[in-house]
Amino acid sequence: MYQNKEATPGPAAEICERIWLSIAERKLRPGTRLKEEQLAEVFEVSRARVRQALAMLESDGLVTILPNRGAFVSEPGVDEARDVFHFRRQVEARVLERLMANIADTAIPQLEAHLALEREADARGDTTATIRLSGGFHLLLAELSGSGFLTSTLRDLISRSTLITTMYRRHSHHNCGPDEHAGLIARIRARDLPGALRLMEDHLRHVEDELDLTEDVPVLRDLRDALV
Amino acid sequence: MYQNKEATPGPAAEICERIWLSIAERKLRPGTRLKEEQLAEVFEVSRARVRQALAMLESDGLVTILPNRGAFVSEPGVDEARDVFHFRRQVEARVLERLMANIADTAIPQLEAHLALEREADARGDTTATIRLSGGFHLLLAELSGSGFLTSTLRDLISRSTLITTMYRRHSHHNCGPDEHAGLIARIRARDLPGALRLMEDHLRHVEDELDLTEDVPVLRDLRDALV
DNA sequence: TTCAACATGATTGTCGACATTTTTGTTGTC
DNA sequence: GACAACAAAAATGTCGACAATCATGTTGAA
Repeated sequence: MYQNKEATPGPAAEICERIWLSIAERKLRPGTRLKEEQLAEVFEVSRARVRQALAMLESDGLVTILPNRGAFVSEPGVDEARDVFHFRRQVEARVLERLMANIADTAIPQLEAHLALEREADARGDTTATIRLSGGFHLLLAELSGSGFLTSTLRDLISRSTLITTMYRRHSHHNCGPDEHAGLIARIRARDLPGALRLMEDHLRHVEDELDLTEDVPVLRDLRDALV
Repeated sequence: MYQNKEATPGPAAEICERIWLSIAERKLRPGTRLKEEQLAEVFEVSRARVRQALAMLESDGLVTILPNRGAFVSEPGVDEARDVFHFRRQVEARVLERLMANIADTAIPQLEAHLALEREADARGDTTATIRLSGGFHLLLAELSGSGFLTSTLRDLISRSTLITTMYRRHSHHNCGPDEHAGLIARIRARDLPGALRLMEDHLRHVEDELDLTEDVPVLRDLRDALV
């Protein structure tokens, strides 16, 4: 998912992308078993490549691999959910600080171009593109900050956020729409770091507040482990 | 490295461990090329397993893989170094909060047992064991906090910290000795969260302050990219 | 009827061989 | 002598087949 410039140029990233989108669109529910051969057949690739993709998804926290058992869509608990959002706020704040401190001339036009894509996808009701572009906006901010570490860290957190939102959302996904992103761009253009930080904080808290993090959803795999 | 209970039970983790230790001991310097066949020969394993290990190390940020070019020991810049320490402080703080909020009866004895191992390794001058156990203490705290997410995140950050320390340290490694860990255990036993947080903060800042983060070290790979 | 041991099927894990790409060394020409 | 094109070598990337492991269904005896 969200492959950046240098890393994962391979075609395995495409498998990741499609699996991730299926998760984001709730076509693949948490706990679902992902059989390698089956995926290889669906995507018309070798099993080795599926394996490779699953390993990537595991490091992103999207799937859980049990040795000799198989891969499953992860089922993060509420504690993990809170931790993820907690650190996402921290990372995104750091991103804004770095971005403001050393902003490139091309940053604003790039952000606006991305925003235009978001609005277009939103207008034509393309939820798949909307989901991807929505996360992509935050990731673009990280890339523009110039820190590869922040970028890869945030990519991980965004993936996890999407899965968590899928599991615990109360109403509609909402998924941070273009309007709030437009506000962020305005603050960045105005070199208003405190304002941007506040907006980002509100933005992310808003997403978290839409979730029902009062109790864990039943975890299938734990049943198994419980009766050992 | 630092393999926790469930994840990476495979023998590939052993390759990671040995490569990581070689990096930590400065036997493998940043920028060093890691040829797959060569590693396979040294460790007497198949090349596929080496490949697997290198992929893990890449996700930990310890090696950088350039497609069709090979794997190299990573060379984090000063900005990345600061980001890593910044988030390590955040994560370790969160770990302490979770640990204090929901502490198990066996936590203190486990920590003390680990501390004993650290002191023993330190006493007999076993730097290899000292390095591993030193990071292991922090990782044990994360495991005791009960959060798999914090644990995996911190493992990543500790690996990166070690590499960064290797690159930018001014004097001796220091590498957070057992004494400071003993202080942390005392605060935890006393249920003194603010005190523990302060100690951890000082502890980590102390490590960072020992580094010379004023300028990037010359990056070999950039020379190549520069003359494109 | 129940439980345990076993046999079968399905699925994951591993390895070696081959294809592709990059790098290095050479040759030939200007 | 320098440079470009080409050829050879080395390294990485990919794939298919086999081995090991786990889940399931069956059979047998208590």
